[in-house]
Amino acid sequence: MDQHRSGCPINLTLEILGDGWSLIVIRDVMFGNRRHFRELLGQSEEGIASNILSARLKRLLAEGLLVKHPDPTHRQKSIYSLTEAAIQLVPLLVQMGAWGRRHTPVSRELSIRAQLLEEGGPQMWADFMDELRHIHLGAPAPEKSVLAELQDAYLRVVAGQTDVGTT
Amino acid sequence: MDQHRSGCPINLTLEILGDGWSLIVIRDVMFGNRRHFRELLGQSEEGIASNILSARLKRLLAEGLLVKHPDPTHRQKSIYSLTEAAIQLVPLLVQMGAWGRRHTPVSRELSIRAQLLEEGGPQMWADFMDELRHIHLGAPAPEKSVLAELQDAYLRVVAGQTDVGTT
DNA sequence: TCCAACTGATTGCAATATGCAACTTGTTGT
DNA sequence: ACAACAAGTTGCATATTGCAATCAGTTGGA
Repeated sequence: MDQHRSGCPINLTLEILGDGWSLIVIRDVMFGNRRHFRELLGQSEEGIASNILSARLKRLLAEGLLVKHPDPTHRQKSIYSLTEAAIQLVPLLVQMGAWGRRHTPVSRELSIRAQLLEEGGPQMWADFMDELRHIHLGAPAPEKSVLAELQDAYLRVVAGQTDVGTT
Repeated sequence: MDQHRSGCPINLTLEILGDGWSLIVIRDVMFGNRRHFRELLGQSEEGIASNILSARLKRLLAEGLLVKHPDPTHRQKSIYSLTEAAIQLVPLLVQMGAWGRRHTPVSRELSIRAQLLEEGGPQMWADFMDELRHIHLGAPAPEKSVLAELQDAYLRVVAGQTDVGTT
């Protein structure tokens, strides 16, 4: 049934995530905790078109990176959640952020999270993944919130306090 | 001059590498040591088309991920080399391989390298990057060759010796 | 010299994907 | 009843991909 170009793990990952938008959607669900279509559509920096977002969500559901549940507060609303497979993209996204921070013209506000995650190392990534398992898979809540830490740092930078230390 | 969608490091990385072929080309130069157009064209598992390869090489040169030098043995031949920026993609490629190995139908032969690199950890990645700096940037040769280790393991698996240990 | 094989591409064309704006169907709160 | 909102879909212009054929310069051998 499958029409894969090859059995190489890098290639197969690329066949799923190798386009301009899939990882943007996952990033927004993961770091921005955007769970509804309209949140993903309107509040992203990059401005994805609604038909593209629709197609990507459909594909990510089919690939098993997202699941969707009805929202009890609104019959037409759906809540998109990360699966374990998507949560395991955390190290990949961290490395993408780390590379981008060194080799592309990132903005300070939008790269502070990447910096903290890079500096936090594998332990912080694991803590973050546990937190995502709590948020998206219903696992028990971890003691402290990496997401809140990241958000706090982001807000501090936006507020102009640049005393975070550069790397 | 630049028309970026946003200053987010993940987005900017995606704008450079977020397509189906760029990382395949870099993978082949990096792990397969393919340095000429024809080597990249013909010997890859996935079968890239020549116009796409041509366009990708042009883009990767422009983005500063590859450089090209004339080949003394043939006036029309060029040798493509990785830049430091491309060499720093090693951790990203390792994470892609690790994710693909867990969540896609990889083949054993083509994923043994990914397994070894994942198990080798950051020290092995650093060793590998030093070796790439030797091969592509003219840095001094490291004592042992990670590339040879990976290739040996690959050949052992192809030969049918599956005593490598699974993860 | 002539010519076949090899070099890194380019061209033409059909199929697919993207980007944008408008529209649709159904839901909710007032 | 009705305006605002939810999650998409549709139409259409443009851009990108995939595939086969082709091209011009280079090289080595007969």
